[in-house]
Amino acid sequence: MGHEPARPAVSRHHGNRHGRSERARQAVLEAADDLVAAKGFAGVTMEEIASSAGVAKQTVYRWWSSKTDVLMDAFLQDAAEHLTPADTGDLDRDLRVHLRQLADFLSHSDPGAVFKALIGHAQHDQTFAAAFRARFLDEQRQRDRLPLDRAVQRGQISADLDVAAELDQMVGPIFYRVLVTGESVDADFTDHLVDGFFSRRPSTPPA
Amino acid sequence: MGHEPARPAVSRHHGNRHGRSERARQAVLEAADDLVAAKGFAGVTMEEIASSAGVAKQTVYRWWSSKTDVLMDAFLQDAAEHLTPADTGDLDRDLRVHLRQLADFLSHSDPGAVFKALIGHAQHDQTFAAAFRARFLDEQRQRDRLPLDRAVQRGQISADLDVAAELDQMVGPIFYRVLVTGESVDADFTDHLVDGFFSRRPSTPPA
Amino acid sequence: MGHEPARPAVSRHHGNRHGRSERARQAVLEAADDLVAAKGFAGVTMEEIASSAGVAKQTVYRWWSSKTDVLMDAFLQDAAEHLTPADTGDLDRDLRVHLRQLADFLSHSDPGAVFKALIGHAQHDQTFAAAFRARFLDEQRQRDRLPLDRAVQRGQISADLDVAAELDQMVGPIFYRVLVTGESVDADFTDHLVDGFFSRRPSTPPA
Amino acid sequence: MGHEPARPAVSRHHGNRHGRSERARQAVLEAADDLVAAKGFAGVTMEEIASSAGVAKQTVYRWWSSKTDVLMDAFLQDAAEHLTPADTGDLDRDLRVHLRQLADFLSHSDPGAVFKALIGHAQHDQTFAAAFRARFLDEQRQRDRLPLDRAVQRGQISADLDVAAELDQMVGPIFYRVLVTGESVDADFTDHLVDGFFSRRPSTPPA
DNA sequence: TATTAAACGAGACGGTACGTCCAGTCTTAGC
DNA sequence: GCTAAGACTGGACGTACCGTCTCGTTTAATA
Repeated sequence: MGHEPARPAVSRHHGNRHGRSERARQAVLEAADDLVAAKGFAGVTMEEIASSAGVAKQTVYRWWSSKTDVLMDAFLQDAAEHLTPADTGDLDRDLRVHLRQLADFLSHSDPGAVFKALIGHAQHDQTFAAAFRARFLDEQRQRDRLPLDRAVQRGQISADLDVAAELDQMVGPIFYRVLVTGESVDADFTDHLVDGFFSRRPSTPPA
Repeated sequence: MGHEPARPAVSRHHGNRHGRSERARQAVLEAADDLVAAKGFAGVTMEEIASSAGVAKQTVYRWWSSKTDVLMDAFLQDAAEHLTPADTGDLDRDLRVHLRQLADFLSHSDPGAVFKALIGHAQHDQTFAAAFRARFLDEQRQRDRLPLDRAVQRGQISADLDVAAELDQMVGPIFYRVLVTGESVDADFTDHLVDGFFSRRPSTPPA
Repeated sequence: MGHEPARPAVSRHHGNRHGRSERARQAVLEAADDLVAAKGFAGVTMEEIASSAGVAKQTVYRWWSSKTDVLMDAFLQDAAEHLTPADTGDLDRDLRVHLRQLADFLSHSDPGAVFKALIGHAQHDQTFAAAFRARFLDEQRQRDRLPLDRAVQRGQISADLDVAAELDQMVGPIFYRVLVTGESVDADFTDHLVDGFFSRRPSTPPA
Repeated sequence: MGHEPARPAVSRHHGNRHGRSERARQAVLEAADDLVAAKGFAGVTMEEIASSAGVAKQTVYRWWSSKTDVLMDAFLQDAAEHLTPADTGDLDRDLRVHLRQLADFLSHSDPGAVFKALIGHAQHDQTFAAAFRARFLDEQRQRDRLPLDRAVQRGQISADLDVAAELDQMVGPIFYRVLVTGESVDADFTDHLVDGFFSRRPSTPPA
């Protein structure tokens, strides 16, 4: 990214009495982003994040407790926007667009790569897993279900639908392919998932 | 575990001209299994695997290149048996049993914990990811589709079924819950997935 | 040795911005001295130096590049004092005392043992040999010739004496016995060397 | 050297019941010589000696106990010839030639380099030092004193001469320069030593 | 205006584990 | 019985990061 490759002419910040340096915070998050994109999760170290950000190691540790903590913050800062489903009033269309967006995010974007790294780390760190769910996954799940919730509100689909279960059946296969099998996830695949959703409730034709 | 806690009376092996020591190989794999169960993935080190196995560190490195390489071997040795679907001739029943088994394996078993750790590691190591797929996931996927393949052969379900896609829609949500949301996966959930499979093809009623 | 066996009450040093820890430096040098005296050159390892000094291995490597580098520093710190010739104004006496001192240092003292080890190492490491000469031997040679230089200045002996060559004929045999033949070097032997020196210039009787 | 870089067409020796393989013995000693000349003492390993000699490591250990043991044997095999003083009946001449030969051997020859390495090792291994003296140095010292002994026998010099002490005063400075100061030792220097010897006994002019 | 305390840079520190290297031992099969 | 081959134990090597700590500087709110 652009990330102001040359530090601004603004005189360097050296701390002050009330509160942290915003400059340092941004520099750390951007360095973390850049590094994980360039060298992958395992290739990033706290020491390099600090030196790339032009910041003392202690400053990183003052505000974040670990590499994954930094990466989670960096991820949160620019991830949500990619994953908010649109609302056109047309459930079928909204679902298809959203699933394609999700698949593309996971498969091809830089923050998607960070996301996979964080999910990976969560597999061997329960504490981190809980934090990641609390700070990102729960919200993301709320966003994912928005199209279905709105369709229920509009009366387009039955109110006694188990929204969470249906959602899992649609997004689950995408995550499965990305995290487990490593196959690419194209529009045919995501559209097929939407087809499956509608075919499970024949009484409510798509529009 | 069984893992013969006391070494057998057989005299110690010190190398010979015709290949590696089977005793050392088993000891390493068992030590790795035990350690990862006891202290989790991150708590295991090559040094401790070696010393627990009563083996020199160099002997571990002679045959495996990294901790994950050892764990993959250890996992392969006792994992496949847990995940082979039965064949009763009844597709509905076979699917339900298999998915419950899969969910239980992932959620509650020791090798399931190792599996999650390995999948986690695969998220930040492309080389390992490829190796893990080649040595385990591809075969597992063959096993997963056995019930459907057999039903096709028996003429129970249409021959033009996209078996891979249907499979992803059934197992995907399970992996999603285990790896991403961390929710428990009970029989209701897996049965619901089977229901969904059949409801997508009304012309072929179960039984 | 003195080596302040109990660490001073001063609180532990953990690094600061103004360079290295003097405490760590001293502890390493003392540990090296003690270990080489206790177990000989070959029995000393960097790891044990570090742990004996209560210091991290990396701290040793930060400031010294090898075991011999540490030992050279340790040797320099307490060696020079043993080898500075006295100045009584009496050449004959000064020479005899100095050669006895040199022989005793090489044969019986702890730093003498370190010296022999370092000279030994210099035989198979040219880089170290050059460093050892630059940091110790050249200066020692200056000290060795002091008695002769002073006698020349006093007019006691001819000004056209080849001081370096005469010196080699006196100290050379001592080093030869210590390093090569391993024989003991007693006062008779060193006195005989001084006799030889004077007998080579009969016109200048020893006072 | 020739050292049969390609193994000869002669069928390889694989052991027999009639004592050790002379072929293996020679190959090991030659490999050791070549390696120490090519890479220095520290760069030689038992493993490389064995593989360079086309011999199993165990075969080396069967006949020699350590690297220095091999090198000592290799050295002994071709060293003595360089260091035997001639006998022309002329003491002055014999001494000058022998000291020059000694200086040249130590300073410039390949076996001289091995010699220095072995003397170096002797500084930190008492056991080896004793062995080296027993197997080489004592004999060499006998050879060194031959010219003086013969001159005594011929009545050229006084019979009550302390031959050993005089010898040390001549060879000592050479070893001192080679082992300690690292200076070159030219003919002027060795001749000066001989001059010193004669000037210490004016009643016995050279020739 | 001077004081003061938080945040900062720099970087040395005690540690842990890494992955490599070599020494020296042992076993087996071939000649 | 000696050999080649090579797997084995054991242990030091030197490196890389970890997370902690100290030092002296910068800064802005307080006094």
